[in-house]
Amino acid sequence: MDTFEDFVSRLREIKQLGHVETHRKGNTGIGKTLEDLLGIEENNIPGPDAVGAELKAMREGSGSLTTLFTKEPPRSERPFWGTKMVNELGYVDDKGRQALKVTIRPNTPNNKGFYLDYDDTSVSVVHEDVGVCATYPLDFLRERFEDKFPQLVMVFADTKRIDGVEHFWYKEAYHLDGFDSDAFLDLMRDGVITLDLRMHLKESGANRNRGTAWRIMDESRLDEAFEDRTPLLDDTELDDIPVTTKPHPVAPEQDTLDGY
DNA sequence: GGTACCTGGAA
DNA sequence: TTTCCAGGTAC
Repeated sequence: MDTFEDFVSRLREIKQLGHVETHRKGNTGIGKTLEDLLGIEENNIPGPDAVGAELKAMREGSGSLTTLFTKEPPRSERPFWGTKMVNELGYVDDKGRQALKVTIRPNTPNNKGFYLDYDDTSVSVVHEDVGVCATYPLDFLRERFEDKFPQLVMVFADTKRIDGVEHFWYKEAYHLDGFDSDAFLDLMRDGVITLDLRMHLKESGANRNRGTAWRIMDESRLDEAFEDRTPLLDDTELDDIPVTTKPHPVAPEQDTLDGY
């Protein structure tokens, strides 16, 4: 898969597969399965996934936020962060763990007292009782955006369960190009892009942090941060694939996709 | 073994 | 809309 055209060709082949059994149970199966079908090795590289584009897979109709990337604040800018913050500002979750999993928006405190406070050069995570917990320089975030999102491909899948196992039909895809980091920062200030804390303490007392995540509430607003949006799978002939596909074997390996 | 990333959700 | 949450890996 050396070119973007190859990449789009693969997406079309994957669409023609119809519903594919998930390669991993749970929320993240949709992304893991798509990456497997595309032949992308799982990674935690903070950069574009394939042919210079960041790839996002989403379930159709999910009203949840879309994670753009995770990033901890600079170590030097964390007066009240990590284990201390979870212990003192968190709660006990249903599994009996001390946890702090919250979405934080500008100006208005959430039910745990957190809000974001922007100024000209930075954005701070503020708690109404303890004050500034951490600060991100805006240039620091801008660099993350620019590194990760030279281009973005969003893939939407229909999802259904067959005998209790989730299956995905990757049927829509859009290519966003021409990233504008200033527009991105405007989306942040407007509260369209928010920040999630996703921490809890393990039995050892260590902080299990899935990553402090910058997320967008309505991914269609991403158009404001990219010059161009192009549908990649708008071939209407493909829409004739019945939703109730006959069972097909476990998703083919990458190198067998060429035969489709 | 802990930290910081990746991949994504539901009620 | 807000509150709260998931399975993974590199180093």
